[in-house]
Amino acid sequence: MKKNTDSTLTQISKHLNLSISTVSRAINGQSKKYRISEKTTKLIIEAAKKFKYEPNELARSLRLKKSNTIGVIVPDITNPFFAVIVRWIENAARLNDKTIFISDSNNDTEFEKIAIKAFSSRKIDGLIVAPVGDESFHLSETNQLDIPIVIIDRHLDKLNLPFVGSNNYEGSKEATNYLIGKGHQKIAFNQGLQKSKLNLDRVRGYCDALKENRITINHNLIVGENFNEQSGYEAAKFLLSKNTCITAIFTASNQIALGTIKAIKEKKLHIPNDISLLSFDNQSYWDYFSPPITTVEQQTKKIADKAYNLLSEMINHNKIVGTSKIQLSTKLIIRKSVKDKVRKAWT
Amino acid sequence: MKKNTDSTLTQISKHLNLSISTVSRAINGQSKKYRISEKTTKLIIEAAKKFKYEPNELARSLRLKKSNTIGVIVPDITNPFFAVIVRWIENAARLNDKTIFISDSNNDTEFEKIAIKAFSSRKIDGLIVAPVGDESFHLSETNQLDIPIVIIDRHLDKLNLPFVGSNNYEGSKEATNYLIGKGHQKIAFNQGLQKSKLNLDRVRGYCDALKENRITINHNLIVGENFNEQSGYEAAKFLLSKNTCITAIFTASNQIALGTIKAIKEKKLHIPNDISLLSFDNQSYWDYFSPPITTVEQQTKKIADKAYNLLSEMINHNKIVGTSKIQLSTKLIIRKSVKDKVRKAWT
DNA sequence: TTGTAGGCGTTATCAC
DNA sequence: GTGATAACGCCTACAA
Repeated sequence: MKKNTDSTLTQISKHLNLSISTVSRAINGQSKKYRISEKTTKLIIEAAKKFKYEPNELARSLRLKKSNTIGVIVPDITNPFFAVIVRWIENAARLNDKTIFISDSNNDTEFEKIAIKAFSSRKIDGLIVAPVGDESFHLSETNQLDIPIVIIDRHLDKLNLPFVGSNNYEGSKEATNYLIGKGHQKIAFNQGLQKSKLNLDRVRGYCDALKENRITINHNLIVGENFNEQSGYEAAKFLLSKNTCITAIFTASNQIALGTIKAIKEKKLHIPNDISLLSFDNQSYWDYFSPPITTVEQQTKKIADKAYNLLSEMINHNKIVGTSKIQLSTKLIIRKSVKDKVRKAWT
Repeated sequence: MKKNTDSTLTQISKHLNLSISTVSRAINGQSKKYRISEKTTKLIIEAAKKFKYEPNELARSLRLKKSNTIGVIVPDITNPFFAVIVRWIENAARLNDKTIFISDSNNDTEFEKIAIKAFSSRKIDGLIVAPVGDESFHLSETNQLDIPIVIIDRHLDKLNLPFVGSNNYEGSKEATNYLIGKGHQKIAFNQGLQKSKLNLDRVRGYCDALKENRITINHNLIVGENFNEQSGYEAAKFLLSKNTCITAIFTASNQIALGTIKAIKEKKLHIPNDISLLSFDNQSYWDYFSPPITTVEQQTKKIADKAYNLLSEMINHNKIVGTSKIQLSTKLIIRKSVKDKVRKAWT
């Protein structure tokens, strides 16, 4: 193993008794431009094939100060919401002959920093980050230094970086209004990472919908610490043990919803007869639950495309493209997890 | 933007009127070894901080012929089975100060080739690949050239590369036996990519279990083309439209199971009363289905750890570590999607 | 205790 | 038409 048969330009040039430059030019398709004879060109191409020549991108990037590579960092690749966005970004990049490399920050700002450093020290051309969300200095710093960044999903207020995400406020408000329209008054909100603007927007949408319908906001009904299943489970469990009056739970993410369903099942309650459920993040599996779960869908493809295009412009034209904040609309996908007419609590 | 404030060793050395080597050595913590005075060292470290020096890993890797970087390629990052493995590999790598970069081949061998090239031309130290599975030459080629590879999940028979995965034959057999034990005789198998060894092993396990129980194998009950939801859906739909006698379906992956459930729902059939379901790949969401789905669990963490360790050894000791084929046992997770006692078909 | 010089594999510039 | 040379930023013998 490790025969280190890596062939290089030097190797080929020696073998053919040509200069490195000539070989390089022929291989890069610049034969016409430099008037390299057809014969020589052919010779070089054949030798390259024979030696299985593959340009060393490290050397290339070092010289060119450009790597044709884009980094994507997400907080949890295990969450299909992010996995799908990543997939769309990759699709966009392929059309462009860019390579994308993915990194998972494991919902940890420290790992996020490390990932950024790993990318930036390898001189990727640009970065798309779905930040963990509780800190942001390292992001603006990276951006100022040299590499362009686009933020997705979780907007960071203090940051003046281009952003693409959903209109969480409106999405949350619409969902809450839908619940209210179905007769629900005692609606709990199982939230995500409290400090994050994304979460605050969703909470605000929920609260405003209540207010506008003259329903008193009960802060004991706003629970949860993070966007994951565990937090969703614990918060829901707490909620169900304390509040025998709620008729619906609105959850701030698919993972939180899974945890919430677990807690509901443990309490031997039935959706939607005993309690209604509505969640952010649409997922194909929601269709197959019994009952299918009503959700707020985000436009993942559009988020990915816009983010990629924004980044491309920044890279190509070396300009800031404004510090655009793009907020895409969400869509309520109505299934069967919300009870039609509510009269009294399940007590 | 793009101030290109990248600081380099040269920059720092000029600023301090020192040679590049000295600066390099101090920054790399070799002050003692080279007897650099404390004063100088301090000066250098401070300057590095002030200039926010970050080594250019491209240059470093080029020079060192080592990048402390490992590439992971999976066919579908959207499938939580792979996402979870990736997550475990990352965890293992972090303990080792290795950076891992992920790439998604989109279930397409061409993209897999491109991803491999992207990694190999950037001189990553090693590669963990969950191959698409219908071709393999490019893999052995890459390995022979220079970079060590470990294959996970889908074993490629012709290939003499180290492999870590599950014992699909036994897992499949155990599951089928469980179904038979519950009284099922007409069991359909909704399979994955037909050519892949992984799939063949699962089919073989299913068939052998039937044989050993003197149940005739009906090849019309073996359907499906691929590991994704779409294929699972179509195959199940076809199955249910033709065969009114089957009492159970065994699916070869979580995605296939989702598609199968969709088809079952469309037919207005009920699990497990009308038809039983059992699937490969355990997922947390299976718990929350109604009824919860019985599955064959693979040891994802163990697969990830073993693969990572194997690769590490290959990288460090530059040896082949045998062409080990590690097959880990699976575990049947019994939930409620298999009917307890079957007497007759649902017709 | 520090400096010099060569080279990792490319590409761009200038020369012939 | 082709070649020599410098440079990208870093590390490491070998000098001093």
